[in-house]
Amino acid sequence: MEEGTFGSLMPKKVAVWYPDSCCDICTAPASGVHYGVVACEGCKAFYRRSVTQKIPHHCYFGGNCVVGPRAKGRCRACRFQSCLKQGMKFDSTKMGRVPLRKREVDRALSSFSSLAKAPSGPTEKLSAEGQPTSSPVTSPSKTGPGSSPLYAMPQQPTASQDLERYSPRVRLGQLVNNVVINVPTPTQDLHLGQGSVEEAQSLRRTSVISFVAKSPLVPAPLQRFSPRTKHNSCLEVENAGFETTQWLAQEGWCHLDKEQTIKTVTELISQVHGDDYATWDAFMHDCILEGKAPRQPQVSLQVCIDQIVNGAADVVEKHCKLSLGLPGFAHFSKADQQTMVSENWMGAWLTTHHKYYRNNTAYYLIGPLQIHYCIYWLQQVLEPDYLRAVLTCTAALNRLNLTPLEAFLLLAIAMFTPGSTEVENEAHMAFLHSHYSDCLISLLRSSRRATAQSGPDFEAQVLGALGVIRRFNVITRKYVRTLDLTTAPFRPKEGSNPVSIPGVMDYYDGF
Amino acid sequence: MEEGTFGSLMPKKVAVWYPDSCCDICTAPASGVHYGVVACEGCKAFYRRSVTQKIPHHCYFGGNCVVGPRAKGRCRACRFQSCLKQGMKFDSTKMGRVPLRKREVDRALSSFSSLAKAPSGPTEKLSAEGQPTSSPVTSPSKTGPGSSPLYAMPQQPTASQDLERYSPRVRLGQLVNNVVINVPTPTQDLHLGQGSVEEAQSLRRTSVISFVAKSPLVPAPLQRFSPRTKHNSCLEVENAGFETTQWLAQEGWCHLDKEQTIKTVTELISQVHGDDYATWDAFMHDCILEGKAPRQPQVSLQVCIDQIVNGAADVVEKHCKLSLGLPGFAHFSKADQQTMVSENWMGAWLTTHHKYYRNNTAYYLIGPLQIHYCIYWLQQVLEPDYLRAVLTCTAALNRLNLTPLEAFLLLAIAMFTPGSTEVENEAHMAFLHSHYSDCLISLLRSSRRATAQSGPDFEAQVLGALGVIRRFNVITRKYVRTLDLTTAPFRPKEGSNPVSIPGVMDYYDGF
DNA sequence: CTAGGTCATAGGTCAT
DNA sequence: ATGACCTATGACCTA
Ligand SMILES: [Zn+2]
Ligand SMILES: [Zn+2]
Ligand SMILES: [Zn+2]
Ligand SMILES: [Zn+2]
Repeated sequence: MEEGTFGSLMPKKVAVWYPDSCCDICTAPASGVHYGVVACEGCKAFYRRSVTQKIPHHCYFGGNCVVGPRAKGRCRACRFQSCLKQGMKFDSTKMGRVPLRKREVDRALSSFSSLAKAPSGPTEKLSAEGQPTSSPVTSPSKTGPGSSPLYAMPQQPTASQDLERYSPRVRLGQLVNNVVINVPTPTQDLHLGQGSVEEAQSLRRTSVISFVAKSPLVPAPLQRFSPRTKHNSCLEVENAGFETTQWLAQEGWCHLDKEQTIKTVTELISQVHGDDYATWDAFMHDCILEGKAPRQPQVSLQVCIDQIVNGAADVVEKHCKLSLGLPGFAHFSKADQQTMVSENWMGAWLTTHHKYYRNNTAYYLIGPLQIHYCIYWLQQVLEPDYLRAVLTCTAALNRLNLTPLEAFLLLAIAMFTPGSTEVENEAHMAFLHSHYSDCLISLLRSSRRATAQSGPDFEAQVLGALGVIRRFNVITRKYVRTLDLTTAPFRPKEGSNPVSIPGVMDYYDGF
Repeated sequence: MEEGTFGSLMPKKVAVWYPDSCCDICTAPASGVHYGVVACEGCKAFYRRSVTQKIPHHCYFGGNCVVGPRAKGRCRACRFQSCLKQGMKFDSTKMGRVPLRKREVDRALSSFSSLAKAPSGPTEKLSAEGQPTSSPVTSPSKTGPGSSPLYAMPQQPTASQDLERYSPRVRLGQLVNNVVINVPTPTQDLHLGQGSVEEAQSLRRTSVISFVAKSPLVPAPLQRFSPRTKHNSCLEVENAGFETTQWLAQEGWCHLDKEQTIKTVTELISQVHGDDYATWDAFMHDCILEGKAPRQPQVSLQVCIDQIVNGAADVVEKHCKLSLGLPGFAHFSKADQQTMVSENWMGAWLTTHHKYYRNNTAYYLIGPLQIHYCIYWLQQVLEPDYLRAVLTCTAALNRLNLTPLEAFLLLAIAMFTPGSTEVENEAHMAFLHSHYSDCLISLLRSSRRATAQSGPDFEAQVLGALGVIRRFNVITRKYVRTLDLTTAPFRPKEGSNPVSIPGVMDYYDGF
């Protein structure tokens, strides 16, 4: 009672906590042994609700989510699985009060477990305790005959019986706080949600237009591309008016040095994509090499769709920025620039993203939520054929193990391939095509000397990848244009007006 | 403000409301404690949206807009500022019911917060409490360096004046005899506590003004940064951050050593508050542990009131002394010093007195009569809501069992919290904030190692107490300002001219 | 001691 | 964009 001072005189503690022990499920401070497991109050209540109300959960992310102490955006399915894995038993009365509704619960459980137990022994560990583990898309009619509806919805059923129903429906903007960014950097702050990461996210929220409008353009070009000026300035008119032959003949007018171009492009990639690449690299490293399961917010399908659409805008934005910085690009007329940017953005997507498709799964993070589209989501969102195309093309590129610089030079070559796009200044396009080809070849020969992947054969493979990029670009753009993005999986719309992905057109026409 | 006015237009029955409480932000009927503040559904949702979506708000009217219950035409920026000012805090990890301890503090603070809000009414609702309302660079009347009275009182009531009117009176003459300022910074040319007594006293006669006048002024930061307002203009943010780091990087400019600071503050507390603490400790020990009934002089209620008012002067005086001795404080400009001292004295009161509230009674002794305000007197003098708030806040702090040193470091952190007070040299404030935070944390870790109250959780609790101090300070000062101190219990005056208690300004204005 | 229940508060929804 | 209403959560209570 001494306690030094008068600390013990204050009102007694209301709850008994065990600060030394932490929840076996979520690592929060435990409050005792519940249902046979050292658990916190939250997990205890969660387990009780899940069982008594027969709330079905489903994991959208492969079933290996981390169940941490952070309450928001925690995967409910994996939390419940963790409860079971740790050995929670609903009907096991260790101490304390005898469950009042034991009989009722027993009846429900027995009817269900007989159903669940029937197929096989070991695998149904997951389906113990009356917890449906099947895909939530399964209709309630699947429940066994002759018993009360095991999958009865606790609330009034709405039209959506699919996964939106079981995950909080979130609007795009509202979700930001739910983000559990799984950026594997271990330097996560333990305190408030105001971090530089979120700042960066908020920056990403700036629209494509304003971003590009504000961003300083190319470091080098003689002539700036200004999206605000609707009309051609004198300079631009003059440039556009050049005869193609004259153009090429102009000595030093557009003289490009290989070394300088390589240097510029390297810098450009770092500026435009550096952050993403760093984040994604680390993320992929953690997932694949460290075996860490990404922690993901529970989002509805609608949110995912929104994210994808907005992610496309992000791709376009970065593609614009990078193209504008390519040495020589500024010499195109404005119309040509517009055409080339808008007709190549899916090729740019493949260039930037292919490296992060491994093991049939994507390892990049999209949008302000930094959503990780694992294979589950990809299947939900994309048509099987298209998904197969994506996986095939990315795998083909991955076999080359291109560096980002090489990949972007390849993209430039694809962009500037004569005939691939209808532009005014075809001569300049041809010139750039050969220039960037020179750059790539000389890069391959200098940097990959005596490597396993080098030599004429390898160079041929790389140039073959050119075709992959171009075809992927053409096909995908044609495909995307027809999609109905309001429902998933995305399917071609019935004939009529194509969906407009915010981006290119806004970028050029927006004002 | 009549409640019945807007209360009548909503006869519709709503779910669960707390008709007695109104939103601390917009005075609409509240629906509970949200994010730590008694708030309505609207403000709750507004705050959540603002934080999670990082919606930038801009005030176009100077930042002092009235945030009323009417939704139309309400300034979003000022509404959000009000949310922050009332202490809303977004915890991205927690969900569910809020622990009772925190809840009761929130409720208590809110109740007399609204109390203080009511009578202030139409004139200046959101005066200079927290947020920068105007550019501090342009206030020549405040910092006029050439004028003979250094801190001439403004003749007309301005925002800067209302503080001085409601702060207790401190006469410099009384102060001089007691001052033993131990200026810690070696750059000071004052060594008041060191020389002979007479010498020191004669030096003290130079008064605080000259002391402050001599204190080195920091070179005004090139550009102020506002830590609160995050516009989406990345340029501004970048500049601000750069400016800050530049400032902080100034080598040797205001280099503070943690060990030295802790030592200095310890000494300072002992000098300023040592006698009081010894007396009060003994008194409390006798009363509580020995069971002795405190001897209580028989005084009239009027005497008690006078004692309390004068006691407040004592609080301010000691707060001044202590602040001036804090390492780093002298580097503020005089105007900043003045502002910070005058805007934090109730927080200082809580810091110094909380330990002596036990068992719903105060155990400190006030004034020359050493009056002990037992619960009876407290009830006589203070309004129930305010008393409850005092008891709740003191209890919250007492749970931490802070040592005086820890408590004063906490006070310093609260004082130096960027954005809490409008000062010119925000960079220095931020620097001191981090410095004193470092001091406190390292103190907690070294001295409380392996104690029951230690570890990250405890550190978080301590930092949480920061909010209690800050909010108690803000709200109480606002409340006290409206009181009619001529009769007991003290109640807010009816609209008329508020009581004038000259105080801090006198302290600086002196002779 | 804990099972089971309660309910205040978190975040999400959707008509306005 | 707003806010009345909704569900999920978990701290606390009672037996
Ligand atoms: Zn848990
Ligand atoms: Zn999961
Ligand atoms: Zn409100
Ligand atoms: Zn305003």
